[in-house]
Amino acid sequence: MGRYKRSRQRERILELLRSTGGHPAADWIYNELKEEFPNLSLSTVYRNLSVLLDQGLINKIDFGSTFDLFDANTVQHYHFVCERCGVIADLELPVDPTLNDRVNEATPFTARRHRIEFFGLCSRCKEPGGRGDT
Amino acid sequence: MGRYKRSRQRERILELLRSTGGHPAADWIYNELKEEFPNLSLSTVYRNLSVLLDQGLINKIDFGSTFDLFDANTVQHYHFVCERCGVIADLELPVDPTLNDRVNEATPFTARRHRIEFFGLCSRCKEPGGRGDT
DNA sequence: GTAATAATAGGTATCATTCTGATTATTACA
DNA sequence: TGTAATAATCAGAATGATACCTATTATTAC
Repeated sequence: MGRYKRSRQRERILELLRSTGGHPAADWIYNELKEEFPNLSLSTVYRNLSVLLDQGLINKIDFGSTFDLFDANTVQHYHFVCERCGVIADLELPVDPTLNDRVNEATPFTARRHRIEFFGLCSRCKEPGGRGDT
Repeated sequence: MGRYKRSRQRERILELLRSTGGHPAADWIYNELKEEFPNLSLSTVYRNLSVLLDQGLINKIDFGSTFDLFDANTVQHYHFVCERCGVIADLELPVDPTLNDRVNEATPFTARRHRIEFFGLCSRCKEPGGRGDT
């Protein structure tokens, strides 16, 4: 963890991530802040996201697509991915700490944390009359 | 699933994936087969990997890094990722089907499948006394 | 054996991300 | 507070994985 000087750009990126419940991509953040910082560079967004990651203030969702998504919810949680519309949602499901133990008992590995992604249909996509079959 | 003609290149890619227990990247496959097919193109490797995916003969590991890894183990299984050396291992751990049910009971989503990645230290990386504490 | 057509090689394009180099902003401390 | 040290910025170029394109080659159906 390096020593970082403050920057207004980084503070706003973090605020923005905290205020949206979602999981935006770097590009979205860039476009949102473009008005506020007319000279903002996409590099700046990427660099600050990696600083925030290093500081443990945000998390990165690096699965499923060719680009990364970012998340200011640092409480451990699982994700749900809708296979039809692609939306990614945080789950309220309590995190199961015994899963790591099961790995540690059954394998030569030492698991300290885990991540679960569920795939299926979100409530909108499975609605009757929607595109989902019943 | 489209109708595909056979090709020696694709057959060898599948054989290669089956014979290595690991999770190679497209680039590694390309280099392995370069001797056998001196004119092999990386495009051919990528195209055939996506055909094999479409046929359900292989799986793709699309988390953690900027490039995809491929896997001929099509039986559902979980993965372990060593945080020190980056190795990815298939786990023997039985897949838990009740996890999907828990999501379906507790959330508005319908989960049909899930994926778990465990992170920690592999047996080799935890050997020396300097084991990372929880 | 031949026509139809999918697969190939190899080159180029694309997209997300990282790096570069000159300039600006923030911090430490005299 | 003024100044030196250095991190952060911007703009654009570089990078690396993957997708696309076109002419040529291989496989299949008849």
